[in-house]
Amino acid sequence: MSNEIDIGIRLKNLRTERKISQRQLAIKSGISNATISLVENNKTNPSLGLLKQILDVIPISIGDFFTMDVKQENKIVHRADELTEIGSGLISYLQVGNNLKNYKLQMMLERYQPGADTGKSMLSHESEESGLVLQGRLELTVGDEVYVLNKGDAYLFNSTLPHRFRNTGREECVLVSACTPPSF
Amino acid sequence: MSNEIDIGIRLKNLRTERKISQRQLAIKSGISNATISLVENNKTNPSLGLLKQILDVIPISIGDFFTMDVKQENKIVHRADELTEIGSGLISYLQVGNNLKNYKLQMMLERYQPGADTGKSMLSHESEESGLVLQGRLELTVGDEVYVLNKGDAYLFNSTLPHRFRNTGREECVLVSACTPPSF
DNA sequence: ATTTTTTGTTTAATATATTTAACAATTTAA
DNA sequence: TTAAATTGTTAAATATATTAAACAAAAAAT
Repeated sequence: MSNEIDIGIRLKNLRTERKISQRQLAIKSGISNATISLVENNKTNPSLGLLKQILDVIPISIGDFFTMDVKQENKIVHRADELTEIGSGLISYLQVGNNLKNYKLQMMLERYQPGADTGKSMLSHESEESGLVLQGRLELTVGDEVYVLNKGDAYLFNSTLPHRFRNTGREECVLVSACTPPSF
Repeated sequence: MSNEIDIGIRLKNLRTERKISQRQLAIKSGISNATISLVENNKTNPSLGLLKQILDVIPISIGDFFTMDVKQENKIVHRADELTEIGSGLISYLQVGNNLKNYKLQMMLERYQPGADTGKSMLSHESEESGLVLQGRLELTVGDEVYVLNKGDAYLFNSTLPHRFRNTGREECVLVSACTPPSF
């Protein structure tokens, strides 16, 4: 279903800039409007031929489509259901905003299912990060120190230190985190 | 089936440059070797997610993949079954070589089924072209002149003149043609 | 106000991509 | 020279993308 390519936003931007509706684009490209809706919402994994058919009426090449800059994020308030999922598996990272290229701050709502683990050899990135636990139990390892955080507890450290998160509890662990600059 | 994107060659070049087999690439990317074979031969219309999975192990971005230059054609002898089909419908154009960007000469084996027609309003392109009929009957229109060519007959004209080819006979018409510079 | 269009989304039906498994051809091992 | 492994391709089975049709919400028209 949802792959990691933000093709939906790219297409939607191109289309709305041109002020045409999904249906108009559908007719011109010979593709159903349903498909265009699915593509724009990243609810399908379109084939290249399909994408090319659409982009041909914009017109823009596939290469340019993927190398072009995504329109600067200018939304200020992001509703609960508009956060961007960038996690997978047992870990959910709901990020505030889609495209953080021009931001220095990355804010996320993180959910760790019981047993979830960010991995043994945490690679260190050039950032600072902080978080505050809202629910459940979180085990944080930084360097050789191991901490256990419960509801209300918070952390703050320099991400160049090797680190790792684990949910060692039995219920889902929820926290809000921040990172600067964005790490991924 | 066959779309107009030459993604097969691009992928095959990348893979063979790295000296890995289809199966090795398949395992690394988590995709079946059959699919990689189909993609390389343009016998499928892959989804973006699939393509990304493959390119991630190269690694190369989708944007770069489509904007990169296709490796210069360096093959000298092209076997009969290696010619590139660039025609469709009732007309088959088997071109010598895949990527002619750096060549001035385009050589083709053309086959016109009975009734085949290149179209009424032939657009003129800045080339010279010549051909020699091997089999069947070919009607050639250049400007207002109409010619009928049979086996052994040949033509040569400047493509800026509006022109058109038709097979007015009952059997397949086969010819070898040349064009400089390549017209498409 | 109340139709009538137009908008974007969703579900079941259909078309097609992708996989699994087999194949023949070539290379490597012994 | 034969056996074993590796190559790329293909056909049938399966998974998934795409479409057609219906839907509700918003905008335009009367």
